Amino acid sequence: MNYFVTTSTPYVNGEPHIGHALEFIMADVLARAARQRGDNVIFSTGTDEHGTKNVQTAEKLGITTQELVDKMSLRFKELLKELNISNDRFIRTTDADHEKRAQLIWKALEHDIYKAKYVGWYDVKEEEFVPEAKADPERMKPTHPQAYQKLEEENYFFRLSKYTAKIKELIESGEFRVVPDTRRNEILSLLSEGLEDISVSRPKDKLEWGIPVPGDKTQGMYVWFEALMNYITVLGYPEQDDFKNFWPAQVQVIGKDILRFHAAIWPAMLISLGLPVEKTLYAHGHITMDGKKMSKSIGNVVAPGEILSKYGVDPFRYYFLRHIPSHNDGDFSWDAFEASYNNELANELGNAVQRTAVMVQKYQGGVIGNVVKAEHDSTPIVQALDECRFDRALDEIWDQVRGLNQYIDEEKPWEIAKNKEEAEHLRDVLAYQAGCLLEIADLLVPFLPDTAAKIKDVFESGVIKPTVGTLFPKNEIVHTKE
RNA sequence: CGCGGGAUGGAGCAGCGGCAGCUCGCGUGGCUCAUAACCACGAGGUCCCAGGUUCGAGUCCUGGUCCCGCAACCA
Repeated sequence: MNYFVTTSTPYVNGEPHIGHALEFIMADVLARAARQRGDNVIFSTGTDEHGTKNVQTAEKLGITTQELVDKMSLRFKELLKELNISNDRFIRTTDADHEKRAQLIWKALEHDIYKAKYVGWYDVKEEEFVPEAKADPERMKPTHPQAYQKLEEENYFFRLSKYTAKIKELIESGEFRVVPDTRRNEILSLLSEGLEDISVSRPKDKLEWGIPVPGDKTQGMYVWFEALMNYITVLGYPEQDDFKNFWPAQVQVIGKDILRFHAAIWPAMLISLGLPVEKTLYAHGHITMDGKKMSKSIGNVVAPGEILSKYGVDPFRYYFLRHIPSHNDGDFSWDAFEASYNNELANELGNAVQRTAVMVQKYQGGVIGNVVKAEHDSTPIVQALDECRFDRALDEIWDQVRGLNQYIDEEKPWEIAKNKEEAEHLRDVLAYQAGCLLEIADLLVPFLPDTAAKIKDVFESGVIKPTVGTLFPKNEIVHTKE
């Protein structure tokens, strides 16, 4: 089976933060799980790089816009590497190929695009239109010192209104799955109200850093509209085999804040193109920091690198996958992070590996013998993953870790070892322990790839590898808050 | 009445009609293979408030109260 999974493309006007990391990791689990069961996978991510904001930021920094987006795009690429993300593609919306194909898509959408006047409040200082909904009523009064101007400009519009009913139908029939249910309800209620056509271009003088509208030198494509297209330009829409074989995407992973773009505008574009809509849209929640919303202005944004440099990649992946509720917002705090590291990774899993390995070495000279892989029922995990419940999936795996520790306590191999006549029984018990750990390692492959590989390395050959050090050492933790 | 989410033991969550459950933390005991790790047991809850439906309601309905998100950097 062909399996295409994407993340959203972060806008490069800011440094990567743990929210981006969360999204990358979740999509990575889906991709790795699909590969593990033998699917052909394309996992795509990238960066969204056009728009006036980048031009302004670059000006402030005294560099060219190109330099800015190159630099920031690289930062995201580095983060992907640090997080051990297994993406097959990395698309930049400034890639020549994307720009070329975006224009092809525009042309294919032209039957639903028309030119009209856009009238709205214009913020002179910020040089942008302010949507009615977020406009400050005070500033609508002409007497206000920073009053908006009522401006109008010519734009191209996309006939979104035409497709709301169809999208609603696709969601309701389950053909287009929106996960979790709260997000599905949210978008359904939005669709019931009906959506208005949206402006999808800007006059060239206000959007010098963008993709030109084909056949109209005075207009550039609105960034959002064009960025969405990355999901198919990356596959080589319209003529390449990857596109033919891998679209529709199996899962598109996004943040809840951009739900309407991906659950309404993007499907409308696809339908207009005569293409199927993605099978599943999964919207994760946002991360709060000690219960507060992360924001640059409050200054409580945690850089992924802070955590990664102290604990390494798997503890990072573990915390965000298990302790940020997959269907909700979640909180990050150093206390909670350290508790999860110490109790769950070091004490429960790491120690189970350690005590098993040590006993085999002590009592049997390192020889495990006939390792039979344990076979627990994995359907709850498969099901959890299908619903994008990464937290639940790890709960299930940890039930097995706990079960193993219980088993060891009940069997008391150290007691059995005292009686030479029971050597065979001891061998069976220890082999079973090793088997459980190998099964756990298998289950962990999509979540904690390095850890899974290390555990396999210890037990797989039937002889304990003495070279393997402690998993999740506690004494190396540098506990520094802030 | 803009839209949406939420209120359950000290903390974080699950349960969504039938004896209040999980993880952490706390207390007691056990064990000694192990990373001062592991295992067992226990204490701790008027399930936000007020009505209603029902033989029976955290769970459904109505009306409140209080938090949070979306609309400003931002997944």
